[in-house]
Amino acid sequence: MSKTLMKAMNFDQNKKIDSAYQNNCGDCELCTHTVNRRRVRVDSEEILAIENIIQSHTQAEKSQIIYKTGQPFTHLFTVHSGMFKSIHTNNKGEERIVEIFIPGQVMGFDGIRDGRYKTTVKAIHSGSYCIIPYQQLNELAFKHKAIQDRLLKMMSEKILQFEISHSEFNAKQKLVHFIQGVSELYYSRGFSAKQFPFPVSQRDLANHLGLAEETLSRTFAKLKKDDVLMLKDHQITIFDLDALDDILNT
Amino acid sequence: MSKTLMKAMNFDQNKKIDSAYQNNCGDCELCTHTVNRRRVRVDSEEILAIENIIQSHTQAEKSQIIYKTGQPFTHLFTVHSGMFKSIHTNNKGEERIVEIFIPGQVMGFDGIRDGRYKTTVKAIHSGSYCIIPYQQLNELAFKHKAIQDRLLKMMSEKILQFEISHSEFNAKQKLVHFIQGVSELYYSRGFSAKQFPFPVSQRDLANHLGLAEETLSRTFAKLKKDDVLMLKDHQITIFDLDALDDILNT
DNA sequence: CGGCTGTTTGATGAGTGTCAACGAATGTGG
DNA sequence: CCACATTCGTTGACACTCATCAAACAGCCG
Repeated sequence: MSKTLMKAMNFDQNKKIDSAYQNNCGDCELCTHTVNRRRVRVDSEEILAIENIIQSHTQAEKSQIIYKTGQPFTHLFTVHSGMFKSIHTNNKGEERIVEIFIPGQVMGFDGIRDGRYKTTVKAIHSGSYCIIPYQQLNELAFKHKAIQDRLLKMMSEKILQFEISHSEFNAKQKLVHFIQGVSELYYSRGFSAKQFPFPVSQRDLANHLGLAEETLSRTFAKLKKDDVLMLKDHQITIFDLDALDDILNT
Repeated sequence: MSKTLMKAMNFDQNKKIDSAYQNNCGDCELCTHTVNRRRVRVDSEEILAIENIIQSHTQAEKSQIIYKTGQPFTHLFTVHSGMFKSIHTNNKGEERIVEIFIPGQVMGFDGIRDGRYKTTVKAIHSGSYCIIPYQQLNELAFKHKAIQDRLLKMMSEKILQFEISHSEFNAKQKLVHFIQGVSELYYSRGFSAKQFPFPVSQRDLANHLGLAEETLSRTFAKLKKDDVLMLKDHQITIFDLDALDDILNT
């Protein structure tokens, strides 16, 4: 691992990468919901049954593929540490990064519909993830209402996110909206909303946001010049959280 | 109802509006899935239990609101005839048409996550819809695995649709992609893929696609000039289905 | 040190939003 | 059923954002 990335991950003498920006078991989307912008555990004994079927903390190297488009859908995955990306390939062969995942998030929902993954998921940098056999989860959901509800609510949440992100945005707003979303996610899990690791390359981010690499670079430059936020050494620093809202409401 | 709209709805001496482009009970997304581009009934006795909790065929006048942002989430709805639109209002107060629904589709999934609808749904023109009490459906899903699976698969399908629609498109491709989607939906339900009612105003469609009204108008004009498709009297006619793919793959 | 890969900067043009005006279609009230 | 008002769609001129192309620069790796 490079020095800058270590720094990005908040690596120092006291904190190891995996203990800093990681997700504790029981704190992922499966077992928590958002109350007042914070993730809190769902108050249900049954839901802990999930822990028994999860295979925890599998390591992934940079660019390692977790699952591929077309493969039989067998598992859901949660991010334990690091960041992952899901990629959709259209019939022109162009790749589009559909989602970028941080610790605690669940990956693989698009495979449920017909039993095949419809995207490819890769590790952005080295990280770790948990493996959830879907069939077992599905059976648990049929035994425990709380789990069934959690599953349905997670998917409903994802649908809502997509609905909202369809809004009209210019380049600056697209970027700010994305950063704000990640900031909220980190905050909801007890990390700083103003500073967090960001190992995503600008190429990937530009692709995800539907912008040219050059436009994204220029947009970052403007936001830094205006003292709104900064990307340095694979770490985002937000100087002015309120300014983010202002930009989105212009 | 206006004369042109009657025509659009295929209204003549022999066919009533409601019998032409309507959805038969048991043929909506809840009870069918897609096999070879066609909707077929899910082979399961239990799933018919849904019919017992559905309240069928409620009339809706043009612009009638089915549910509103912020209201407690109590029901899902399926379109029986006509078209409906879901609207999301951002914090600038701007309205964005998130989805446009045709007969057989289910509305209201975004309310599951926290018990409140997050969008507003309105009838585009007069139509009819069915009402499904969510709590009862939820309990049925807990009793019958087939129903639980159907629910999860429907939501997975919707997630996939959003993921894919995030692709990079120019104005022409946005329009063609949308029309192709509607065409597929009609086809999958046994109607013509080449000609179907289209009561959506260009203002609404432009809003939905994230285009200016003028750009949409010019795009329709180009597609007509190139003998690809035509919008007339609230009816879409596709001259060349293959051309749609060509446009999307350019 | 040299070769990648990722990022930045500048110049240019295509696509699309905006403004303005008009025409067509639809709805309303007398 | 007609006259008017209103909404909806079309067309042209123009401005602006952003993609594209080209090239240089910076960081990282062997």
